[in-house]
Amino acid sequence: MAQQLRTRFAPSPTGYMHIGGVRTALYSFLYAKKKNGKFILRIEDTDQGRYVEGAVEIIYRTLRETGIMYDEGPDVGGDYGPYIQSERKNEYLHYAQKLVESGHAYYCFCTEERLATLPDVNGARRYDKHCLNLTKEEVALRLARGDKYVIRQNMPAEGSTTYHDEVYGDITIENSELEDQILIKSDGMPTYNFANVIDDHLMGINCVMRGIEYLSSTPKYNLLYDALGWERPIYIHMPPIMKDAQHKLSKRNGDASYEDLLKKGFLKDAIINYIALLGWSPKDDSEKMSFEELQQKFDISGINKSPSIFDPAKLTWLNSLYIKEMTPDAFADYAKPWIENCYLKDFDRDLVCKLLQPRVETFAQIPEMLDFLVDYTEFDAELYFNKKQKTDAVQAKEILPLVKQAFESVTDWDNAHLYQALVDLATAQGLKNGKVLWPARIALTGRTSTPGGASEIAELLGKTETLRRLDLAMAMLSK
RNA sequence: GGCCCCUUGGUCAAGCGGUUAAGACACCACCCUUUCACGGUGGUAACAUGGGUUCGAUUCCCGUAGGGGUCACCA
Repeated sequence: MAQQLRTRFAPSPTGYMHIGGVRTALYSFLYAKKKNGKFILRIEDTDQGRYVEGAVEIIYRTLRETGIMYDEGPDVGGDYGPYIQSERKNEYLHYAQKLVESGHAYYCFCTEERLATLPDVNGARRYDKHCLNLTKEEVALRLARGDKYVIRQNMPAEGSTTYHDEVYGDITIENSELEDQILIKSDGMPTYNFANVIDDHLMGINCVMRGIEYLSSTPKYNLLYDALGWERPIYIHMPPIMKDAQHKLSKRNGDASYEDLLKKGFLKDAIINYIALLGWSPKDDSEKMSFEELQQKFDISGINKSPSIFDPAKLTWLNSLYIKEMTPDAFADYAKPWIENCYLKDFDRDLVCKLLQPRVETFAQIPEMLDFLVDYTEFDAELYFNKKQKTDAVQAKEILPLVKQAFESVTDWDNAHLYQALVDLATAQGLKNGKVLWPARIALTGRTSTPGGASEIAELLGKTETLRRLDLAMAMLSK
């Protein structure tokens, strides 16, 4: 009977959700669900100096709203709590002392000043095991005296450590490369390196998924597992998400956080779908996948080894797909803040949304798509030129008065009637539809690209404004 | 710099010794069309490099180059 798979996501509360973090959480969640296991959330806040107000809530909220729901965690409980590292402080020292007793760790009283005198090899200083030589009595004496101390891991001087990573294969590191890292800091708190191992074991985590930056420090953790007589977990390291070939996605530029993507008008489902695809691919080549499909199709064998560059264009494409399948109400609701910015008091919101929904790729495009509604000023007559419709300013000047007449005689001011009026005009004149429709739309908007055709725009503008703009447009042409 | 990892089109990404080297995004062309968008069809475009191993290497091994990571009382 195989034991139940338990994965975890262990972010430190930084105040925002990094996209890479969301992906790590997503994969950990998906893998656990796939194997009928549990997904645990643990907050890693051992660095007291980095406390950020409200940061923990951001983590809870993001995970909840994306559907990456954890079975155990600080705000949902579980049998292995507490799930906040700073609340587990008492656990760590005990295990560190155990390691000291077995010779796998030792007390170190070295001052910052002494550490600074250690040889600097290309910017890196390596601890020299100086305090390893202290006698038991000396240590006891200094401890009793209240000297500041840290506890360091005693790395083997020789040999090598190998482990298997599910993505990268066997990784071997020479023990001589491993530094005697600090386990317990002088403030009594454990370092991440130590807390992480203790917590994972105590919480029954048997599968660790995390970023590749931990690939080469994992042997240190394994040595800890071994020294404590604990079973090592399965490791799954993941490649980074890059901004470009040489830079990781960073919190600067607002291109790394989940919240920023939301602000840029991307839907959560599109974001999740997209990042699932960054570094992983399903066997069947699916691109657009619902959260349920993701759970069905996820498999660690599909995880890629090489870094992937975040491509806003592809996210945008996926986003447009998700927007198209929203209900009109949901769309209107979601688009509201962006439409609000356009001061559209006078225009029919439902109609605006109807025109927008099939064309919008990200909500942030809305203000620009609608600016013709409030910004109608002098525009270049060149806009009337269209190669395919064979239209230009001269031709527009002739047809526009007729367009106005046609509009004036329309009884019901809606798209169907307006369109019919324009088509009838074209027919009467023996012209192709485009010859009427193109100049009409240009005259009404002063834009070559609009969220709708001439009659749709006219319907939206209303009769008064439509006729007013037509007059203005004709006046511009007469100049 | 030491150590670890990575390297298929502009991007994501299949491939796991023999393929006309998939697919998606982007781009271009055409069709559809009331502009735009959608949709449809087609197209441009890739195995970093040098050696091996092999009847045969994108695929396995070694080197080189390029890139990333790591070497904290940060996580």
